[in-house]
Amino acid sequence: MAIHKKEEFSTKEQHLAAFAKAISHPARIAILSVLAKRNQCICGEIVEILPLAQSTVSQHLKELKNAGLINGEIDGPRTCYCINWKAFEKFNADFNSLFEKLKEANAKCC
Amino acid sequence: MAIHKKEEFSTKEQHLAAFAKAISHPARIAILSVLAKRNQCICGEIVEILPLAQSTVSQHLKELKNAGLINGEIDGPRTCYCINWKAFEKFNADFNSLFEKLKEANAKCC
DNA sequence: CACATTCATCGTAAAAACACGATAAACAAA
DNA sequence: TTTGTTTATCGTGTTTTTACGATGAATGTG
Repeated sequence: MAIHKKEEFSTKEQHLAAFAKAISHPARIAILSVLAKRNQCICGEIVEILPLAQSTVSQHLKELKNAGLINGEIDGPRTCYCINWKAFEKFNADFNSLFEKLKEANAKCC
Repeated sequence: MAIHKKEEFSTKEQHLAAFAKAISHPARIAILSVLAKRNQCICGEIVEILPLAQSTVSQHLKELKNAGLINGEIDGPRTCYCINWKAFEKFNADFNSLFEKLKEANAKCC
């Protein structure tokens, strides 16, 4: 890649891409799915469900947290995670504002 | 990575992740945005808009096409692209079915 | 036919993502 | 205090992504 040019795009495009990147791996989808069902969950429980090593799961959790999709709270030796629904709402809104606008007008294609 | 374990997740998780991966780069978001506004567009017009080389844009277009998000039709020496709206609807549906379900119940977090 | 235009593909290089084991840090319990 | 539990981080190796220039293929145009 040499020089990555992500900065040369609009912030809205960058934000949308960053959110999409965060959910662009089945493991992270699975993590979010578990959190959505259980409301909150400690790391260890997720490790038991996923077919991945503890360090790998922890890495995925970190990426989700950095992207703002989940919150983590230290609880003694454990860490409790949950979904940040506001981030999801923002993604949905941005996503629709970019692509849903002209959906009806664009029934026909080239 | 050695062995990638994406196959060990459910097909629904894999499909969602694949769609997200396709839109996980600002350049591809920008391409989709242009296509949404113009309905259809040839490769050369996109190259003029984006701050990327022609070969790079072509590569991004290929990824979007492989993921099923756009259609391409050869028109003489040109290639005309447009958005596959059905794919977007499917993504929206899958996305909501996974994460929107328990949104109300999960107002409080850990 | 010769030449230009348009786009895809190839080869390459640098960067990032992915996955793991090992280790470290923080806390609870004996 | 010593030990065990839980999680994050570090170091490493492999794979994938990103980006470009150069080349090739296909179609027009003079």
